Amino acid sequence: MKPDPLTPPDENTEQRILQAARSVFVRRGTAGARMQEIADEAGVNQALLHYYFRSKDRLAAAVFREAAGRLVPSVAALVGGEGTIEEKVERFVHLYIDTVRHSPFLPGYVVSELHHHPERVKAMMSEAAGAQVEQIARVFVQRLDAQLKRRAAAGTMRPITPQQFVVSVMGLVVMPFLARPILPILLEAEDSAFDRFLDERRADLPGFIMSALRP
Amino acid sequence: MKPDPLTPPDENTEQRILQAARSVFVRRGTAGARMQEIADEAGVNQALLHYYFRSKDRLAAAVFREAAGRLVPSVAALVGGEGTIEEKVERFVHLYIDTVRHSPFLPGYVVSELHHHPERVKAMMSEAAGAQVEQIARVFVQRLDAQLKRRAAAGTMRPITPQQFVVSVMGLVVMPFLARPILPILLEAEDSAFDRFLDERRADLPGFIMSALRP
DNA sequence: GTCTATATTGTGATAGAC
DNA sequence: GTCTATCACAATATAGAC
Repeated sequence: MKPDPLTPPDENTEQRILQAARSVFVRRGTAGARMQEIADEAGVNQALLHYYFRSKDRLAAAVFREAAGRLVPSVAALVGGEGTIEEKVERFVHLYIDTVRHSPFLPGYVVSELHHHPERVKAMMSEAAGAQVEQIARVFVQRLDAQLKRRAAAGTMRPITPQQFVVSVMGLVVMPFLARPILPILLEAEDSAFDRFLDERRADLPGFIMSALRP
Repeated sequence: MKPDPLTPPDENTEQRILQAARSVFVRRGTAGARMQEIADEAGVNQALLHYYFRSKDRLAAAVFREAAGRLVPSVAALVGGEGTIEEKVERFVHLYIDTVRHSPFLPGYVVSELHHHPERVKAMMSEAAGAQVEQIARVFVQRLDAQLKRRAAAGTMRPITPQQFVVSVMGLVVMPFLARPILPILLEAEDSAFDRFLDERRADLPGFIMSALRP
């Protein structure tokens, strides 16, 4: 057991840096972020950032990798478990809103990075961990497709491709977070308005989606 | 009539700079854009950028203002003219996809800027041209609300707030463009796949939305 | 209006003491 | 592992000739 340093002993340095990097990169974007600001927020020196992470680019990649992972993974729940489409849609909507609500700036950051650094997507998918992404996605689409086709054949659901389905559900769930900066224009700008908007959406969206799929 | 300069005479310098700035800012974002790259793309010197637009920040603001204006305005068609909700939804979906299709990177850029520079929204709304934005938005929401309430009372539509309605429609329409960098993971990555995806969506989305609103 | 040259500051990265 | 000091160059902005 080492003696406690002067800085709060709750975390080790590398984690503090990573945490600060998350905060700054999400707020400013990769291009707008400054290594100095990250160092300040981590309570360490700028040189330490290069000691732990070789360069700004590597630090940015690490942060983005983790953020993107936190946004998409819940998708597993959409097809992974058993259950009807109805159950999966409700599970996904609730899980997604409940999760992202605590990191409401994550979607804007991820979209921004996807837009300005699309090459990172290819890079991530070429890595060890991401090598299976294409495989996983293929299986995911196939299973969803089968489930949708079965329901369409039974006449209990209108036909839709799994791709259109996924994009629609994602758009419906993510849009409030992406539009947040301009939402006060629509909502009469009170402080708790966004929270109530999310509550309402969490409750209504599953029914909205399933209604859209009725034959 | 002045004599033709050496550079292509089709446009004046200020417009060439603005055009180049659009291209670079949309691609790199405000923080990632370089004045030199804009100058190169405009075929002029970097000093000219400061001659016409005082600073990088002012140039960026001009570009964003215009881009945001091009994205939202079609919304007028959603409530401006006469017609049922059905007609307005179809009109909006078609108009939006047809328009943005030719500038597919605009939504990603606008979302990115909204996220990293939310203060610009307030700045824009304080200007002469934007002074009425709040007023326009209020009328827009009120009219939509009245129309939705009428249909709900008549029992021909499920109840929904105008705010939820707008966010849902926007999310459904914009999502393909925002997700474009990762869409090849879902679509088997052919070159024309995105175009066909948009065609399909343009045709199906109005029905999808109206179905979702059935009682 | 447009250019070249330059001022000035910002910024990622490294060297080397402790 | 952590710090201070500093390098090297990138980037916005301006001065001033033409």
